[in-house]
This record gives sequence, C-alpha cells and structure tokens, in this order.
Amino acid sequence: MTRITDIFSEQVYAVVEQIPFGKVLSYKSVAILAGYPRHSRLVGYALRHVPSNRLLPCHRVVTSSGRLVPYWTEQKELLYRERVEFTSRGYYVDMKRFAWQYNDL
DNA sequence: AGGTTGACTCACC
DNA sequence: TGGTGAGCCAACC
Repeated sequence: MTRITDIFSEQVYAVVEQIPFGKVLSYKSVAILAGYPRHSRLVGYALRHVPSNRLLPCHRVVTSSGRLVPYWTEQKELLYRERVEFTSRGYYVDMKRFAWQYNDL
C-alpha cells in the first residue's frame, strides 16, 4: 500500500520508541520529530492503529496540554507506574516536569 | 468526487 | 479551568 501513513507510521513508531521511561511527548512533538510538523492528527491516527504485536510505549504520548486519551483509563495507571505526576485535579500530566526535552539531544 | 471523522493544536474569551 | 471555533489533513465511507 502506498498510504502516506504507512511510511509515516514507521517514523512515528521510531520516535515513540525513544521516549524515555517516565517522560511524555505531545502528538505535535512526535509529528515534528517524525518530520511532519503539521500532522499531529495523523500521529493520533497512527497510534490508534498500532499492531498489537508491536511493543510501543504509546501511553507516553499525550496532547500538548497534557491531557490523556479519552476512554483509555489504563493509560493513567501506566504513567503512574512510571512516577509521572499530574496536576492537582488529575486531568493533566504535569508537562513542565515530565515532557521529554528532546532539544537536548 | 466529496462529505465526515478524528488518540490534535491554537487563539480567544 | 473550560468551551468554542477555526485550521489541519489523510483515511474512510
């Protein structure tokens, strides 16, 4: 297939695989690092369709405001296990402290 | 071929 | 905080 997301998805996966334990990245940042700055929505599409056999820490990808995936209750638990902390009301990841600073590479 | 749909983001209020 | 509306763009009817 020649769908753009086939190539795109591979690059997205490659980025997500590199997110360190205990850190998160926004869809937008993943899109930028994958080389497609305006395709944050497609990152969501790609991650929603990750093959089940593929081991990928996609729970470490959140919205730019730090929100979690709606209706994916397991995600918060996974992040808890990595000692990722949330804002007082618990709706947002504390991005100030837990967003991966990939600029340091 | 064209409208609808998002695991999105940003600006505003 | 929280809602809305516009911009985004390929997949999917």
